[in-house]
Amino acid sequence: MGESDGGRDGKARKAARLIEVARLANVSRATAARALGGYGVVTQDTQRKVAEAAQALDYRVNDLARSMRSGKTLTIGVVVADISNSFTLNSIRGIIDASASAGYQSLVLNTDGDVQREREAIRVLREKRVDGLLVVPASHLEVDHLAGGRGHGAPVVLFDRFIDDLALDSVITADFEASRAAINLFVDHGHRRIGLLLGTAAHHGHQAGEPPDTVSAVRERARGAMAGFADAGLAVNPAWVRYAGSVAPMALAAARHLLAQSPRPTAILAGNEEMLLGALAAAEEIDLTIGRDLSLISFDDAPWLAVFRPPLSVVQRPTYELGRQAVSLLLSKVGGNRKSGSIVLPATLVNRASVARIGS
Amino acid sequence: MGESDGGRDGKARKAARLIEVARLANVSRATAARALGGYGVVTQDTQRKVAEAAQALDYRVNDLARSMRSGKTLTIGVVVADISNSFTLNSIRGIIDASASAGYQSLVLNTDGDVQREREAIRVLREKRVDGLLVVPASHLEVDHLAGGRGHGAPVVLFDRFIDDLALDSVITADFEASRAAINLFVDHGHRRIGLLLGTAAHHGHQAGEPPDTVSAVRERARGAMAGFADAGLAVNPAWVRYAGSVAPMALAAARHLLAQSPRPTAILAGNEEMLLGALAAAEEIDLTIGRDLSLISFDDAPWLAVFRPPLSVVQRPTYELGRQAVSLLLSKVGGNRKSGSIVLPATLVNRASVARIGS
DNA sequence: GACACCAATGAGATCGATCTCTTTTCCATT
DNA sequence: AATGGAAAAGAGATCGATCTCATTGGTGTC
Repeated sequence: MGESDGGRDGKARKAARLIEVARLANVSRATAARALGGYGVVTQDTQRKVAEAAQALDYRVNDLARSMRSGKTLTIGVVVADISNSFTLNSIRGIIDASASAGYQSLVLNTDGDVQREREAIRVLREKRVDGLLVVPASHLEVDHLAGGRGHGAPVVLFDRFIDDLALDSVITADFEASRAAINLFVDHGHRRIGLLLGTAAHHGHQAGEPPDTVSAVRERARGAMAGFADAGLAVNPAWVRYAGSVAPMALAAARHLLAQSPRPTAILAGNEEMLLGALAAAEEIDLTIGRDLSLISFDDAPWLAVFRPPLSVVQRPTYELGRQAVSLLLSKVGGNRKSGSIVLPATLVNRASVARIGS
Repeated sequence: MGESDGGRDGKARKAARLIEVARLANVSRATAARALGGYGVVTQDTQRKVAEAAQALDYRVNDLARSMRSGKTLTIGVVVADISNSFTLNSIRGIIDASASAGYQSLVLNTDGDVQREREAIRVLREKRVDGLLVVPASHLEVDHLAGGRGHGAPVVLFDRFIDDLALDSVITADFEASRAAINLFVDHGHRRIGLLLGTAAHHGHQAGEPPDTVSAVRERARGAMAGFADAGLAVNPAWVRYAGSVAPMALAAARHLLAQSPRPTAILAGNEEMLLGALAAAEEIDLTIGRDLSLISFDDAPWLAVFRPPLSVVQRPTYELGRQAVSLLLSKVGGNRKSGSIVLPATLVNRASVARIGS
């Protein structure tokens, strides 16, 4: 191993800068930059000399300096409540893939649904001068931090949420329609007592009425279900509508509560994977067989739902594609596109085998 | 469309800089920096004036400039094969949480197990001058890009992988022991025909022998299983050991292959969640009941495994904690700690109800 | 041979915050 | 009143790449 030069250890030496490359190639910084950056005009010979020098010194451009000069970081910030949620996760893959292929990096921050952490996350991202922000806001009331102040004009696109009265574009799915379709399916199979198990922010505990600061996605699902009930001329039984924080123990408690009603619902629409797991666990406790004693539909597909017995019916949302479209919208704004326009993608009801037909 | 900076719209104006705050407060840049940065000495009065000016202009520090000056970005790079994998995901949560509480941001890049993308990801992160790198390397042969060249001394810690002959510390789990324990459990329940379904890089397809560039985690699981076989005096049947790419179709194909053997294995150790799903689907196809006709143990727990019927036995790995420890090790290196030392956390065998006792 | 013109390169400013090294201010003491 | 000395604040350099605006050299034409 050569490892020449004073340093005993290659790593210990400081990283080579452009000026060192220039010196070694016997040209000016400007020329070296032209040769490496592939702009302007340079002789073939100069090109070669600079390339060799860069190679020899293992030169890598300092992106900080470049960003400082250019005013662009080629980075977007992504602020989500919970990356481990399967919906968010697939979306993030879409976001990362789409932004990567547009030459952007994605900086993903997790807030656990806490507005304070969200505020902090957005502040940090703005300080890092990201070119755009994709946010899943935890609240639709505390939104002051979403509209960047003077000069902090990095465009913001909301993800899986919309907020009225806020001039921010959203990328969402048609949850109202999907939820309504799910209820319709239950009704078509003869169900009249239908429960709703809706997931909200973890700090809410579980309760009957809609929590004060419920995000749009959940509100839409509730509204869609109500529309479904209305379609069938069914009255809403408040005892069969339960909101729970999206963590295992609360989901379980809420599901137990639902199934402890008498009469008990014969079908449950679960608002997310946690609610579904809660419902399954609660049903197991009192020996209800899914697809016979209790029918289930859940929001958001996951690989295991298909191998579960019986295979579980779900509302599939185009998670990955949603991420891609969000990036595409955001980058068009980064590029200066003024005209706004939210994006709504359809959700699909996939009926596997967890909805029983019951005697009418 | 003038968008004059006269300022009907705060966002259109350029972001305030320190010099503007200084001017408004009637002090020099240096003094303003001292007041905002909370170092050096300033009069109470000056402190107040500067704070007010900053407030009025909605000043936010430019982190790029700060990083350029300080040489630190307070950012670590995380390069993983697949964020959507449940193991990786929980680890990432641990990584993000631990680094956040140490004041660091995490830049997570996905490689899909492709060495070329991994190389690219590391290059980009180094250009962004991250202070440290946490990598789940896709290969243990192509590793030249892991040891940063001269001056690119951002320390690297390997995650869930170790590579011999490379002076890089690792944070891993004791997979050898866990795998051996799983086999022992099968044997204790009377099993003699035990299959192995090991997940590898997607491009491998599925095959009998160990693929040429198998990562350490998988190799350890295979070796541990072999040790388990040896403990019981069992010979290894190559037809019962199958390697498959970690995607649904390959996992299914490999599982079908295993179950098509005659005699067929009565128990299968699945190397990850994809392999488990493949095994479940293949078993379903030929009407084998889990926990009776076929016993199963899988690596890595997931919330649904407990509500599955029967509840599935697993090797639990301390994913979140693994992420935390990795960050802690990495940051100690970032802080200049020279002495190296890999970390190995134990994995726990959790026996639920998917291992049947069969006649001896 | 003189002039124009283009190709190739260099010098220096710029991005914004920080930090060192002065310089000024102010108070206390003799 | 003069001087020492600390406290407070300012001037200017620095981090590294890029870009504008010269400047150099060379070729072609009249």
